[in-house]
Amino acid sequence: MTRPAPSADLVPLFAAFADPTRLRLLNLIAGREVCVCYLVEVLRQGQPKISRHLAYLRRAGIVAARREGKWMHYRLATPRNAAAASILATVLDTLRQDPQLQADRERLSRACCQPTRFVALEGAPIPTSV
Amino acid sequence: MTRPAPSADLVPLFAAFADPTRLRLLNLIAGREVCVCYLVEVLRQGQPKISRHLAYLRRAGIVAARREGKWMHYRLATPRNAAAASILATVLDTLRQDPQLQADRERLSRACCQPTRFVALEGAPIPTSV
DNA sequence: CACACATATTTGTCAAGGCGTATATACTTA
DNA sequence: TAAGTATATACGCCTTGACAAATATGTGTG
Repeated sequence: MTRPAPSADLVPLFAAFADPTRLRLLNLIAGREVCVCYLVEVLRQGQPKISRHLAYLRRAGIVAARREGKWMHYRLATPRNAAAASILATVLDTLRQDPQLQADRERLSRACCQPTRFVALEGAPIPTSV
Repeated sequence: MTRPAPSADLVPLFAAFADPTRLRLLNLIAGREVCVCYLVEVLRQGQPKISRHLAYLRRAGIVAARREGKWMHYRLATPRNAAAASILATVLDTLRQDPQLQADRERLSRACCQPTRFVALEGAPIPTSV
């Protein structure tokens, strides 16, 4: 019954960060609640791949999901471990500086404001700030 | 010839962090140059295992090695990518707060100041601040 | 040169996790 | 209830990396 060290909780967190698709997803989800269909469109990746990585992030306690009819909305979750939460914040801040990830976010903004430009997204719910 | 995004460099960094033994090693190496034999003694793990993880950290550009006679000394290296360097600093700072990792460092200090208490370490070079 | 010591690497085995394809589930609408 | 849409999961395949045990490499010493 030894209590795990705080740093032990960091290992799965770092594993969650160790994939480019997951970093892109975190970057897009940061600060707003986003529907899966937008993530698929913006990253131009197959839907099962996106879902799989979102499930990974959910298991890692970094994101949470909410169902609304047919749509699933993902948002950031605060890790229970304070050290993990702090590192997550640092990482998100770093991602914010990356030009290519900024481009991802702009693409998401365009998808929200002009959804008809993405044929597959007509009628999809608009991401909302959180 | 597209230049990789800064965040792309973060993936191998996070992979390097995603292992408890490597986090313990980084914690011990942080701030001083340490001989492998001390790391083996302090972590009470097999020597090939320690060497393998040190090689992993070296490939990731997080640590550097220097040979001195029979002994190999490891020290921190500064990642080329500025974002990676910044995250590394944050992580090391977080490790510093963990009680169990503090215990590791104390064990290393004891090994250095009273080397005869670790039979296997008689004559080994003392870790030095860097 | 032969031997001992410190460290690194190889070998074989296993589990985790990446991918695309196919299929299942959950919900809405006709 | 049947069909359609959005998302999730299962499957098969492949790569990476963790481990222990054995072995190789590099260095000092007799």
